[in-house]
Amino acid sequence: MNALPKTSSLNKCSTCILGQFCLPVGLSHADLDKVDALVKERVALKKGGSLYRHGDLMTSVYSIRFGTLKTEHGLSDGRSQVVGFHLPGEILGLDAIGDGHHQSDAIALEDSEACIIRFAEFESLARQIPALQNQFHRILSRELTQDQRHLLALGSMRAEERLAGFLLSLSERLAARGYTNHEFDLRMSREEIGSYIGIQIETVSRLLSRFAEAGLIQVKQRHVKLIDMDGLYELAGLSNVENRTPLQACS
Amino acid sequence: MNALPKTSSLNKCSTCILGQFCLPVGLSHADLDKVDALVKERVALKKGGSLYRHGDLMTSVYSIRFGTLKTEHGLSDGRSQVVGFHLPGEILGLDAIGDGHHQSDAIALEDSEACIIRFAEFESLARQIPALQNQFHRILSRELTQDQRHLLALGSMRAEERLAGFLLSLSERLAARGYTNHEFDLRMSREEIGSYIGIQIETVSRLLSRFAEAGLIQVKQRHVKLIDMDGLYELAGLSNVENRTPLQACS
DNA sequence: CGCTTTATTGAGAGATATCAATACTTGTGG
DNA sequence: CCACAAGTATTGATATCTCTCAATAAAGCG
Repeated sequence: MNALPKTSSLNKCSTCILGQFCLPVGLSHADLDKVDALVKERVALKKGGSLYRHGDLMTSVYSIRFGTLKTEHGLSDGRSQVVGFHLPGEILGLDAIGDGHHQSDAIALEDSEACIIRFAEFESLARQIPALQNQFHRILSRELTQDQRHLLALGSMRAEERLAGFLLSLSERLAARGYTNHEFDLRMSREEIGSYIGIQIETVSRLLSRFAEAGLIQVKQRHVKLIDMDGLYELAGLSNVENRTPLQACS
Repeated sequence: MNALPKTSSLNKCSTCILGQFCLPVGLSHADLDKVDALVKERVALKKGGSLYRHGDLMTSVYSIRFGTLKTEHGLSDGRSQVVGFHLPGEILGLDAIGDGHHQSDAIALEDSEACIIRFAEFESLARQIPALQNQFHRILSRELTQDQRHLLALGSMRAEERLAGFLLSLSERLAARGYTNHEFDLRMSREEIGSYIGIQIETVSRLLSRFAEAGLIQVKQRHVKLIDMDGLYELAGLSNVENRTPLQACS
């Protein structure tokens, strides 16, 4: 199930609504044209298709135009973990710059499309356009911050906190892209959620049921409605209110 | 306990043995001079002193000249987690580029010194020197990869595997800097180790004792001797040769 | 419509946390 | 130089959270 490269002259960065999340932030019209000239190719991915695989030679990084992807790291014994879910406007493949090979598998959770950014050419352009260079550094840096927040969750939080935090973080990211922030469809399976936040699929399922019983959310399959956002924030340890009685286990 | 800025004209990047881990990789003599001109100031830190604190305005990033630091993220309820231990030659403060403020606390685990890299000036220089620009991107990218490996450990591995992995990773990083790879002094407490790998201090202590009983290591306080490296690699789930040396190029 | 995958729920097991007591180290001031 | 205090580390007993195993149910897909 491989990617199918195709060219489109219609879809330019200069007209893309995702600009605010992507590379062209704060660029002049002239500079935007140069980025348009660089990012000519796109890749269409079917659900389940891979944008790149661990070990692949890296020549480009990618910006998601539409769809959702996961990135996944594998262990030699077969275990693997989802390390990120990626929404439109986000840049993928940045962890491959270090040694020129992709470090993870990037897999589409639904039919998706990504812009191809030839990296050598991009670096050249970034040397000419300070605002582009700086935006790229900021994107890399935010990626670091996000991974470190995730580390904090996996290392210091309980399952219930991690799941609440996951739902809220997803909600915030969708809201930033103009979707409703309290109701959305999960593009990932319970297993992928569990892998991402470091708990088993059964625990994810149980906790979602518990959240629903407590009136925090409504779940119907992969459709989620956040009812009590404040309660979720408290549960996730992200509110000013210090102590909140943990949810009781129900049978 | 604040940092004490001081200037030194003696210690230049061009003569620094850490160049191979730091920014000046693959630079010509002339370009190296430009980096020397940029990195003029240094900061001396006493044990326990902070290089920066969460929320501080970011004007510079830092390269460790000697010593060891930890970076730490805090939760609003007081919990906190060590997200990184940092050795000479490593760049600190990269996660602050995103929004211009430091996202973590950077604290010296022993008396240390860091080079101050004014970031705006650095970006300007990086636009002039392609090799410098590329090296900076690689450093950022490797940082991402390392955090993602750490995520994998925290999300998918058991305590014993995480601790073995921690010891081996530290050993490899020390070896790369010319120290013996099988015997070293830990600069961090059991608590800091536990925080970093997401387990409690008592569990760290117990596991170290177990490793010692099993003949894998010898521990006397913070002095550690790795006896059975193969056994440790196996315990860490990294017994495959391909995974053993993260520094090598992927095939 | 049946088959495969995905999700839910329960019961029991296991790993790690928590609580508690003790020992060891390090630094400080007399 | 010693003694005391504060911090750090070890070890044991118990509690608890999450995993594992197992059975069933629901949904997606050909």
